[in-house]
Formats: sequence, C-alpha cells, structure tokens
Amino acid sequence: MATTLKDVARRAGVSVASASLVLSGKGEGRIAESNAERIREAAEALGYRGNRAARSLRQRSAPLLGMLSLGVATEPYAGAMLGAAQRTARDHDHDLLYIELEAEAPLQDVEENLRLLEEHQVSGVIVASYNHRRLRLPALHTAPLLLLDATTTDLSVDSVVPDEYAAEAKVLGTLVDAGHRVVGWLCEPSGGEAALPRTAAYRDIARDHGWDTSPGLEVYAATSDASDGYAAMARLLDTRPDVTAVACFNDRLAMGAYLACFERGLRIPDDISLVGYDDQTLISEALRPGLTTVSLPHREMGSWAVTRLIERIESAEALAPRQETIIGDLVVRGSVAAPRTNSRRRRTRR
Amino acid sequence: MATTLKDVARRAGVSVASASLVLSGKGEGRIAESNAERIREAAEALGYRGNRAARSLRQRSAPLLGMLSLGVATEPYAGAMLGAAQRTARDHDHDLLYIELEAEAPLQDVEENLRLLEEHQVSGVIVASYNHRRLRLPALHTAPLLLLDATTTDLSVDSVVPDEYAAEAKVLGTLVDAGHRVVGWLCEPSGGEAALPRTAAYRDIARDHGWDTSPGLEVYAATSDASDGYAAMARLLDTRPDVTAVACFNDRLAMGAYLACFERGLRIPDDISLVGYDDQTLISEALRPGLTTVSLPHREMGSWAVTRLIERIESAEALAPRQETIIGDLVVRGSVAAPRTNSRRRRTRR
DNA sequence: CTGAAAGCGCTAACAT
DNA sequence: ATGTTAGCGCTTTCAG
Repeated sequence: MATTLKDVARRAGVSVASASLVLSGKGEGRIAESNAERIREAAEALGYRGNRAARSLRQRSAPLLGMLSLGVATEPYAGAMLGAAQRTARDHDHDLLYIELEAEAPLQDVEENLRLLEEHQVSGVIVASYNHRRLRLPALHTAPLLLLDATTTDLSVDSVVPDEYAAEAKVLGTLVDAGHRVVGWLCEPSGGEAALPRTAAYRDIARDHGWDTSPGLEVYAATSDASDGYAAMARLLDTRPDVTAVACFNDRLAMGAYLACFERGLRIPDDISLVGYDDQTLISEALRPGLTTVSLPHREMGSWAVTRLIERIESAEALAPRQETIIGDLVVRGSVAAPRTNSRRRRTRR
Repeated sequence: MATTLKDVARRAGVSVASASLVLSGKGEGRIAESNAERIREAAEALGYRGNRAARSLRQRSAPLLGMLSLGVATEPYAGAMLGAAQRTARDHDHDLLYIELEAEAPLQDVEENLRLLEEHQVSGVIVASYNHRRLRLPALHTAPLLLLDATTTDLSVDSVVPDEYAAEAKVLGTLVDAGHRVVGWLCEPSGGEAALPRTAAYRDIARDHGWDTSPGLEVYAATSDASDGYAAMARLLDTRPDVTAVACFNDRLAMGAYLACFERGLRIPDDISLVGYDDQTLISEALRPGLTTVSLPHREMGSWAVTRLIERIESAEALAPRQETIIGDLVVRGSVAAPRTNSRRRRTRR
C-alpha cells in the first residue's frame, strides 16, 4: 500500500490541503514555513510519491503526450527521433505514451488509437511518420495534434518536416565549390516527397552554375537499395564516362555507387567525387573515404515537435498553425575533391 | 466536456452501475439483454470513451507498462525493439509509457525515473539497454521489473538477452559446411558481453572441426567500425594469405573486410568467404554479394519481455525468475562458398 | 494561514 | 436484474 497525501498530512500534523499545497509548490506564502518544512520532511520520510491517476482525474488533464507512430519503428533512425521527443517532453515535465502502428495502418485504426490516447487524458498528440509522407487524418480529435515528419492537406495542423530542397542544395554546394561541372544525379524513381525536391535542387543548381545538362546525367535506380545504386551507377559510368562527380539521392545508393567505382578502379575522390544524403552513419562513416552527405534532422524534428505541441497546449489564445521545415547539417567527409584536370580519367587499376 | 458514464446511463435510462458493468464486459448474464443493448447504443451515440485516470484510481492499478530505455534510442535497431514491445503490449491490452535516459545514466536517475513510472501506477517496468550490458539497478522498486537486452547480478529478476554463443556457432556452421579449415576471426577488442561468447564459439568450433589454430588467425580491430575492420583485415591478409574464410565480429567490421578484399582484388566468395553478425540490413543487404550473417533477435526480445512481464503481473503465485536467451536467425546471402581448391589463390585483379 | 468538504469518473460491495 | 452508495487520492474553493 503506497503512502498517500493523507499519510503525509497526518505525520506532519496538518490537513491534506496544506500538504497538497506545499508539495505541489503552490504553498509559497500561504503556508507557514515551519509547517511547510514539516510536510516536506514527512513526505521524504514516508517516500511519498503521489498518484498521477488521482491528480489527472481531479484536474481533468494530464501532463501526458501521445506519440502515435506510423511505421517509424522500422526505420533505423526511429530511436533518435523518439528519444529526442521523450527527452524534450521530460524537460517540460511531460511524459510520453507511445503507440506504434504500421505505416499503412487504415484510417480507422489511427482514429481508434487516437481515441485510446484521449482516454488516457493526453493533452496533445504527435503523429509521427517518415519521409514526410502525406497522411490522411481522421476528422475528429479533441486534443491538439501535430505531425512529425509528415504532412496532411489540412493546413490548420502544425507539422515539421525536413527541408529537402535546402539540404540537397547544401551538399551540392560542395560540388560547386570544388569546381565540378559534369555532375550526375543518381536518384530513386519514386517521385515521392523526398525525391521531388532533391531533384529540383539538383536541376536548379545545375542551371544556375552552368553545369552540363545534356542527356544521360540523370539516372534512376530501380529502388533506393545499394545494389540498385550499384547497377544504376554502372549505367551512368558507361553512358557518361566524363562525369567528374555524382550526387546520390541517399547514402544507400551512394554505397552502391562506391562499389561500382571500386569495381572499375575509379578512386574516390581523386577520379570521381560522390555525395549522399541522410547521413546514415553505418554507411557514411564506414565507407572509405567517408561519404560527404547531409543529415536528416531527426533529433531536431522530434524535439521541435514536442516543444511546439506543449506551447500550443499551454497557450491561452489560439496559435496560428505552423508548417515548420528544418534543414539538416552538412557532414563533410572525404568523398569530394576538385575534378581531375586531364581530360581522360585513367581507367586502369592502381 | 467529454461524455461520462453518467451521461450514458441517463440516456439509456439505467444506473451508472449497470452501464459500467455492460461496457466493461462484465454484465454477461447480470444485465438484461434489452438494457445492455440500450446502454451500448447510448455509448455509441454519445461517443463515450471512458476515463483511464478514474478507472486506475479506483482499481489502484493500470494496464500500463513502463519502458525505461538506457541509451537504446541511439542504436539503429531501437525502433524495432520498442515497436515490437509496444505492439505486444497492445495485444495484451496494455499501454506503454516510454522514458529514454542516457546509456550511462547514474543509478540515481534510474531510480528517480522508476519512481516516476510508479506514480503513473504502471503495473510493471521493462528496463531496456543494448549489447546485453551488465546493469546496476536501484534496490527499491515496487512493480515487477524485467531487463531487456541487459543483465544484472541479481538473479531474481527476469531478463532476456541474445544467445551470442549459439548464434555465432550458427554462422560459423556455414563455413564448416562449406569445408573451410583456415578461418580467420576478425574481432573487436572490448572483451564485452558480446565479444567473449562469440570468440568462445569461434575457438570451440575451430577445435571441434580441426581448423587451423596456428597464430595470426585471430586479429583485433581497434574499434568495431568499418574503417578499423578494413585495417585489421588488411593485416590479417598480409599475415595469413592462406585464409579461405574470415568470420567477423559484426557486420560493420565485415564491411571493412569487404573493402580490404576489393582493394586486393580478392573476390567474395570465390577467393574468400566472409560472414558477419547482427544483420544490419543497411550493410548486409547492401554489400555485393550480400553478407551471410545472423540477426540479433530484437523484435523477439521486445515481444518476449512484454509477454513475460504481463505473465508475471497477472500470475497469482510468485513465478520463478527466468533468464531467457534467444538465438538470432541465420541469414544466408552470397558471401560464403567452398574454399578454392588450388593452393595458391590468384592474387591479380580481374 | 489553515482545515473542512466537495467532487473529478469510475468500480464494486451491498441492498433491493 | 438493477440501483444505491461509498470511496480510490487528489486539488480547490470556501470558511474561519
């Protein structure tokens, strides 16, 4: 039987009301310091902890946030995003109730779980996904809701996604700075929320810096797996042996590209420069040389989401909705150098 | 203002007691079916959801599990383990309160957060870590506790960790089957909970199958990063050019080993066979050929942990403590073949 | 400055 | 078969 406020009050020789006031920090100036001290001592001695259920029942709300994840768990950075969210919540004295659904969970399941969270008296809900997927959301939800790495058509809901265009422009900038002008674009075919802006950045930069835009420089891998990246890179190198650099849609494709280069005896970055996207350190740090890439701001997004949600919850007036974008960090490793000056790159090994 | 049981009862023209009985499924045979039907209709019409706080206050417990993670979030498989735990909890009608601390969080923080979870009336707590770390745990905790991918000296607490020895033996078995007898062991130097049993498995198998055990076959990388794996593999190949296969402590080291092989023109698996450990698909699926390896049973461990914890919670009598080990799955890809029959492996490229 | 008392929404024991 | 009632532990008026 856990000790209750009543136990504390009795031991301190005061009423539960006084004990409540003091222990919740609202007793300042209302309870005599001598009594306050006795109450604190009693609580300490008894190992008093309080009962959240009783408190939220009484207050009709709880410092609790729901985290409804749509398939995030399967992604390797899931922990970083969730962990950052949880820590930030903790910093604001909130806790996190975590629910994991499949990425393609039917709307009805989402709704059901949103309502489950509401049973828990959560004061807000974060719906998290990945690749800033476009989500359909159930219409009815009482608690404020925020989308993490996802968007929806309803512009009245807060959301945060990576700024793909700006980040891609950042990595491409390293190629510009190194002086490349014949740059390949090794992409995935999805045309999804990530591929479109990254491709747009490539084309804009190509145009703005007078890069070669003749055919054959944009190649599309069957999927964004390394093995398809390998195949696509091989095609690119066959068609356009004159490329001096290749930007890859993501690190996995870049890894495939490395392998294609190794196989042809092309040395990175001496013979060809490569950049990626995602900063999957398992890959980007492991490759030799390390891959220059941009990170996806998972931690930042997780943290922003919680901060913003709590801000909305605690704000008296209605806040204008906000669609936030966050730019990942450029991570410079060793895969970019100036293009070779001699026109014919050497094609033999060693 | 959310609708309460009282609202439902009024609309159905019954008492709250009857409504409670019916909606919690305990009304079977105690409430007239006609009334039960009316209650369900009323609840439906009003969108009644119930209030967990009120229920757990009254019942003095909640179908809630605490998940206290010690640094798991930074690992790439974090999501898989947490997600599996959450889904399993859901299957048992439990929810998960998630707290993330640093891997090396001081005992006091752990204790503080354990107590925080208890304030929430959790009926059990999972303390999750990684690499089956040995943990120190605070002495006092009321709710049942279980260690996930971690152990402690107190053998009275349930725990689940991967069976490293058995899993390593599984991958090594593929080398035995392929007929290798000069097999290198590329390990990390930690001597930790993972390295020791894997090394033991290597030595036992080597002894039992008459493998070459002369010096130079065991090499230790500075860290378990791919770049150190590359360096260590290079050393191994220099010292023992006669190896026909190398088992790597993990996939990252194996990735480095691949690169060292590529650089020397050794073809996998024709010239040399390689196996890893972990099944980090980002690596193991991406390498060419795919890496034969064993998976760490993250999902299974997460799921087992929840199932076991709930079993303990709901069991009337005291269950004997259990230290579970789970063997990962062998994942056969293309990196193992029979050793070359000619004594001198060809050392030229292409 | 402090205590008494009401009541948050629900369940369970007890009446009827 | 159903209703009445008494709290679970806490916060918050409201008196004093």
